[in-house]
Amino acid sequence: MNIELKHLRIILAIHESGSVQKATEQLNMTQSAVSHQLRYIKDQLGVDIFIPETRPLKLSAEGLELIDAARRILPEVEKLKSRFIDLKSGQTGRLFIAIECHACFEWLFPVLNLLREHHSNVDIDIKPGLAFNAIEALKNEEVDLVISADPEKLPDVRFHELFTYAPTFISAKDHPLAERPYINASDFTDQTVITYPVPVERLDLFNQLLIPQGIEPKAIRQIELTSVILLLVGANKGVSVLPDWVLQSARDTELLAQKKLTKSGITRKLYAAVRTRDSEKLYIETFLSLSKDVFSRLARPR
Amino acid sequence: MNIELKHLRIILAIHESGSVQKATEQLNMTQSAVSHQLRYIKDQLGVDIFIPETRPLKLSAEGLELIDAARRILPEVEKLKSRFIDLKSGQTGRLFIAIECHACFEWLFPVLNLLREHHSNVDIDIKPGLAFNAIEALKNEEVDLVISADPEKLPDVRFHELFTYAPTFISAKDHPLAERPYINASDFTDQTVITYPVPVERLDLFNQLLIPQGIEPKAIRQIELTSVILLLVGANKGVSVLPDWVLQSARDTELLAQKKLTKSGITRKLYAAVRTRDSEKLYIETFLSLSKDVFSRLARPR
DNA sequence: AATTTAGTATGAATCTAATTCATAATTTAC
DNA sequence: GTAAATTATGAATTAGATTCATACTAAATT
Repeated sequence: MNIELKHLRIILAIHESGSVQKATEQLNMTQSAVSHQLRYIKDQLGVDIFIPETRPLKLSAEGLELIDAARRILPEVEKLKSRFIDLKSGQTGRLFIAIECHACFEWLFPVLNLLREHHSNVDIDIKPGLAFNAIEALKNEEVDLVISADPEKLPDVRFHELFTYAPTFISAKDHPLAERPYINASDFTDQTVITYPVPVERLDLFNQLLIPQGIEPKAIRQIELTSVILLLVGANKGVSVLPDWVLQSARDTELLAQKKLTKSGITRKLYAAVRTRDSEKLYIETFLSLSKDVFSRLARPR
Repeated sequence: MNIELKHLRIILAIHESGSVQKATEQLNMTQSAVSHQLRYIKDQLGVDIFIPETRPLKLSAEGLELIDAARRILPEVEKLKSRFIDLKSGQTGRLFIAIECHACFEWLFPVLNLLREHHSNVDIDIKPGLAFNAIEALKNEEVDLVISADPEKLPDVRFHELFTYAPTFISAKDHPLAERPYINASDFTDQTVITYPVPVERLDLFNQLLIPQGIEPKAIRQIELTSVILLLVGANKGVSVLPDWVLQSARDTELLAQKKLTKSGITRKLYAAVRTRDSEKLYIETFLSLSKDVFSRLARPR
């Protein structure tokens, strides 16, 4: 026994319009096609759906049961369809985010809060713990967006540029290096460096400067919270490198000296990586523009 | 956007079996056919249901929504299908009965009570008020069974013989006619006849005897309840004609004389008329055998 | 009651969609 | 890196749905 939605739609249309003739219009079928389908349905179900030899056709008791079922089932399917229309256009959906950049929590939280206001139907979350294989997780659909500073040329992933920043050296104002116009890699050899608790190769200081030059600092101390890092640096427990906008937006930076890295300064760009087929989704676009907004406000020193 | 149950079944099978390959068996399709259908589904919905370039295929977030929907919708359809299997076989259904024979309430009630015990899933009821166009109502599916004494040769209706009975004359024991060995039509000319409140042409006495011979009784008095008819006849307020089994099963017949009609006696048969396509339904067959049982018990004098 | 009209059924031809077959392309596992 | 497993694809085939023309039937009309 095979029964398809098409058949339920036909029976329902006939019932609601009152006759096959009238139903043909709303079904966009010819009378003949409907009639052939009716026979098929009858053969499949094994019972008469309509009382034979009545004109216009009248539903049998069994036919009424089909109508009941159709009225339960078809709206579910319509709901599903409109759900997919929404999903496709980005009216609704899922936005799970992986961040390779630890400091990014600073601007990501306000962005996500704003995003939730714009798109209450989108399931928004930050997925921790897969930062160092983030692009793989993006491909696997474990996450839907990755904040990354290392764009790659990938067929299915698009990297949207968010903004440029400068990893910036900080020390206490009375620290010896605070006198320098800029800081070189070699300056770190006898320093304790305070970093976020992530693998060093994911830190700008290391992957942009120290690792290429084969230099290791005297010690590394890992601290979770940005404000605590600032505190410790201010208290001369070590030096650190943080994005310039973190420093511009942070309180309590009076005790700190800020220096560029290398003579020319190091600048990096942050990207939001999304799967190409998600690129045009509404909430992705909203995310991108909100990110730029929030960043530009953060980066403006108060 | 077109989505059919077939598609939901495919997606669900793949998800539950874990791969297209395995799903092919349970779907009875080749791998190629499934693959082509997957592409169709994807094109219709406009989003990837599976994460591309994973093997075995893994559902995307959108795919999971499809699964949810499938798990809501498909069981409904299965329910509908088994409902129709039941309807076809007569495990369940509707049995609306029209009776052309007023006295039949006497045996019909016990039959229906027994039938309800056997078939609790069948909607059983007596439909009054359309007795004189009952076969038409049967064709229109207003009712599903007609108790009738007048079988016709119809293509779509089958008359099942239930039992034979004799319309029998009754009077008070001290009534003049009580002395006769049998009663003729002409005997009614000066009698008050007590009948059920139905058109006379539907009463055995009239359609079998008086009308053919062009005879009218002195008066007709219509009474609803069989026991009241017996009472009035016993009190010599008139005479009546009732089926023999009514008299055999009734109490308080000591005051009554029973006589056959005409020298040879009149016998009639009762039939259950059902639509031919309903004939083999289980509850119809049960109805027929229960009717015969109940009748034979009623007809045996206590 | 006969005739017209509106509605439904049917068969053959046509068109569309689904499936198969053969094979390519990818991915995963070893 | 190779073999094995899995999915994708194109062309040919097959099955299914639709159309057209027309027959049939019930209901309305006269």
